[in-house]
Amino acid sequence: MTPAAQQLRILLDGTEQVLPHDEFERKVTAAARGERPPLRAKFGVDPTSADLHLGHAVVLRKLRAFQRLGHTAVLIIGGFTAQVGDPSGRSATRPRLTRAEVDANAATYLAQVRKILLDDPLEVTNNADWLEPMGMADVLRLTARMTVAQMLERADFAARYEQRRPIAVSEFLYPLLQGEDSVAVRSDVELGGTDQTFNLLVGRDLQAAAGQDPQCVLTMPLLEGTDGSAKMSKTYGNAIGVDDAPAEMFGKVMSLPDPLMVKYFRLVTDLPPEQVDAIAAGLADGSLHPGQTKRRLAREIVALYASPEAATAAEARFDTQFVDRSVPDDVAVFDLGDTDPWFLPSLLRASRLCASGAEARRMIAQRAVRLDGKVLDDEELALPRAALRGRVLQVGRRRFARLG
RNA sequence: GGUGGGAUACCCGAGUGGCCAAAGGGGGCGGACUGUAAUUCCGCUGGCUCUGCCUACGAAGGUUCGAAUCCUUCUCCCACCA
Repeated sequence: MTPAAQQLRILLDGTEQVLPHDEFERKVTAAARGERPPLRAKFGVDPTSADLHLGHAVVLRKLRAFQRLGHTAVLIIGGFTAQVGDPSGRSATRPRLTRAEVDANAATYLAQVRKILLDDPLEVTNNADWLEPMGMADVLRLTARMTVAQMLERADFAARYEQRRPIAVSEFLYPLLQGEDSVAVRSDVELGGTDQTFNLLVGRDLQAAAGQDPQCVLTMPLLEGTDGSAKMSKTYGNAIGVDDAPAEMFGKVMSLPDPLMVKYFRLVTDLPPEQVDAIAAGLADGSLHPGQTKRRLAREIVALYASPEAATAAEARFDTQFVDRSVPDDVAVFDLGDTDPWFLPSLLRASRLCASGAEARRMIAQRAVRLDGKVLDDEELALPRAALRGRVLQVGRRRFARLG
């Protein structure tokens, strides 16, 4: 096994907090020396939406680091907890999902997780397996372990209580359920984002109460989304999905605010820490061009989740579409059918370049509609089919249809 | 159990009889600019067979020439006191 010092360097890199630090070092050292079995590193995800994004990837990649060193990744799909709703970082009660929605999400989730985690050593479990059968007596035993005052110390609850916003009692249950998961899988360390700190620590208490050696807690920084401020989340619409099409992924990375570049290099690419430091320095002293550097970031990320070839292609496509402002070559074809002539707003709607005729009219008025690059700004325009066939209709810079 | 507050467009939120498809902000979209799907600036932001019509202010009914605004009933939500 890899020596303890080297393991610690790898495992601690990029982390926000490790609690308790010395305890973690002891566990890793003992495992490295073969004095105890490899660590069981737990990570739980609630399948609240079907797609994994780069924010999840930050923690999953750390989990993979554990795997690479021979430790076991214990991935918990929150089939039950997703129905409760994690209050972490929330200013409002989360909408609860039905069992069916959760199951559907969980399936696609796992497929995406495999893009990041190694197949072995890996355990995947669903917390519905042990949480669902719990009876009222179990629930009472669990809830007795924590006081209301402790719950209200959490920043998110405190803020909501202060502002007289609703807090559902079930939300109090969430951290306890997550902690119960730790007991169920006998984890040695649990990973999560910094907003998970409270929940992660609850696991320690519950494990101790159950007579287990309590887990250590390792948190990773939260990754901001494409808007540059809010934590990446699908509900905020600022997420870069692990399964996004390469061109989409490339473009989203390019739209990141410049100051976020270094953080992304550090947390979501495979570049070694020294290289990231060099990039940070280069950007700071002006020796590295921000535009070129962001391109590199986008290439690295696309290469990681799609392939290096896809990254090259995505960059080329980006250049034709946004730098040269010309038409990409993989535009979907819209069948003109029998209609002749086509009324421009109808055509825009039928080809789904615009959501409604009214939107089409607005786009036309704003000079956003082009046919083979030539602006069409007449709302009443009727176009004979012969004049349309084979040409490319475009709305704004990102929506295209080849007319056939 | 009691008291009070509330439900408005994608979200937050103003509006208390006609000037309301409804202020303002956010988000989104578009245009200019740019290394960029960054920043900044400007504009747009219910739908349709579009100088008009339809739908919309929790639901249903009512008053009125006219209702997001008034009345009745209902549904749902929240806070506070106990």
